[in-house]
Amino acid sequence: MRASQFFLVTQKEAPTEAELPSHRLMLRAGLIKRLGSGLYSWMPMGLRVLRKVEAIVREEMNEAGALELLMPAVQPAELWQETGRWEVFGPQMLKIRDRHERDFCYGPTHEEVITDIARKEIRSYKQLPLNFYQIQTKFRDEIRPRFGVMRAREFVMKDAYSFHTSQASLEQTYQLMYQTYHNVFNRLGLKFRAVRADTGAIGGEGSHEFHVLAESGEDALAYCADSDFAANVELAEAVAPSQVRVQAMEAMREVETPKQTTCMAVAELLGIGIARTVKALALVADNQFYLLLLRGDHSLNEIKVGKLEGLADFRLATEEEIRANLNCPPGFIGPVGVGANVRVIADRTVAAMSDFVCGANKPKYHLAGVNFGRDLPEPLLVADIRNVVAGDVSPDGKGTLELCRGIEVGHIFQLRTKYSQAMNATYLDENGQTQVMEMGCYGIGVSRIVGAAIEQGNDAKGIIFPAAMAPFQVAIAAIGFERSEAVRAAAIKLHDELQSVGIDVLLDDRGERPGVMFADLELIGIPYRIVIGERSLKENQVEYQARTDETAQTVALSDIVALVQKALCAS
RNA sequence: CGGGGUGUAGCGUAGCCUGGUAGCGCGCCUGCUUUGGGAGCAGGAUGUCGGGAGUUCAAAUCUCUCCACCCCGACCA
Repeated sequence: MRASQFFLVTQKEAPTEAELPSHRLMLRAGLIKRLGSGLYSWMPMGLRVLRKVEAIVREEMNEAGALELLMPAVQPAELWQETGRWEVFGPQMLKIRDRHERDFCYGPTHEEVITDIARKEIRSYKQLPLNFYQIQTKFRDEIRPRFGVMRAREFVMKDAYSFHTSQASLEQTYQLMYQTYHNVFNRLGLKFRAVRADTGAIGGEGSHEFHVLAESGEDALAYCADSDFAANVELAEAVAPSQVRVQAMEAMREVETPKQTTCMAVAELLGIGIARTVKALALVADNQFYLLLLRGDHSLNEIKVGKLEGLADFRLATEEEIRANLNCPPGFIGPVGVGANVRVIADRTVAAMSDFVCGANKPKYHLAGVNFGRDLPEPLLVADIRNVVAGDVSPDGKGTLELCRGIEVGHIFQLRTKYSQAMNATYLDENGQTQVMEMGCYGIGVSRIVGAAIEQGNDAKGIIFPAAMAPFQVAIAAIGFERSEAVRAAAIKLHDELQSVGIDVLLDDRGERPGVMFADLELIGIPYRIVIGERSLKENQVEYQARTDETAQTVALSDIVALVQKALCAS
């Protein structure tokens, strides 16, 4: 491809609306163009990247025996009413009405449509298992679209759905997809991690998320460096401390804390570690008042709390409720001396603490040297209610946990019979008996991957694309293309040679000054650059530099094609 | 949806407080010069100042209203 025949438009400054590096760079490099909130056009340069990601996903899905189909983006409301999701998905769905006043939605996902296909087409156990997939534009009316294509309202997704006669068969395909996703992300050249996950709104049982690792990721992940354990922090278990509670050494006493309303401030005042303090969080669920105890440096995991009996619909207590139940303003509340109206739940770590510091339920005072069983009753319930922190013991017992951040780009679920049951998707087994199909579903955020890859790979100069998804694999910067016959001839010849061996090459024949070409090619993130100029051409040499190299190397013109081929093979 | 903020040329911005009819940088177009890290000179085009209403002799500027977008929270591939 010649730059003069292409659409290469870059910008020095990014629009103010873009904050995230990937978003800014995609706009500056001319990959995407914003149309409205969460709506982006993929410009020719960006579309090349998107298509490369799609192609790898498609190849690997085909390799795994999945069958590509294409379902309508627009779906009738009736299907969604059958599963009850017309209401559940609610405002996230773009609902539309046709000329006959019939309700439709622009599909946010396709479980209903595929299950409808399955129930109509699959009669016999002999047809199973089956795995269908599509790569398609979805629409989700996100409450707050942001980060460009990373959380767009309209986005490209690969969604696959499998059907089975047994859970064992489902698990087999699930494992295959788990492996396939590893293959996809490895081929894309991304640093990623598969983690156990919460199943969220899609529902079902077993579930893994695939995260591209990046500082700006919206999800916190916990992983064990010494084993393959990895989980979303939402789900990662904080195991109970192995050491039993040590004997009480101190007597309980009041300490004056006139302005210290946080554990940090109290610990500082008393000159002790924050790990010696306990904070109490006041919650209300079903008109019941709860006090949740966490170590001062730990944070509450709301998903874990929501799974406790009676706490499904919990919320933080209001200041009035705190005063009414504890006779004390927030900042000094604690579990000592509370009435029967207050249910105390302790985190596992807290349950193993002794001689700790907590609020005194008396304005401007905390208590030190507090011990369960002596100064206050044992908690009503001891549970895992906190987020894991770095250094915690891994739930598999094989080391300690580290934390990192990730961008969710894939999610696989064992749906079991959630949708097949609701929509009556059945088949006849070997005995002629009607059975409900087992289902799995497997998503990849194709357009999100582009943003995530840039989030993972960028520097001050711009994007650093993995070679597998770069819009072009190699660029030729021809210095003096318009004024030097020799440069022009050599550049065109090299371009044609590279192209003929199947390399995606961009020839910058715009005749721009070198600085302009270099800056553009670096911004766009093309992995390799060849510079042809009169100077080196006289020696039959060109310059060659990888996007991540500090400096260029001089290479004989006759060797350059082989060198590029070798580099691309290795990457 | 709750809280905060911003709308001036394709992008970035000044002007707004203290009304007098819009300026700068980048980009774009033309010409000449230049050519190994975002060139120089000269000339040029592009603005319903987010929309509407009001106040005023006069509104980018003041008032009201609607809209769009961005940031912080819950949701998700």
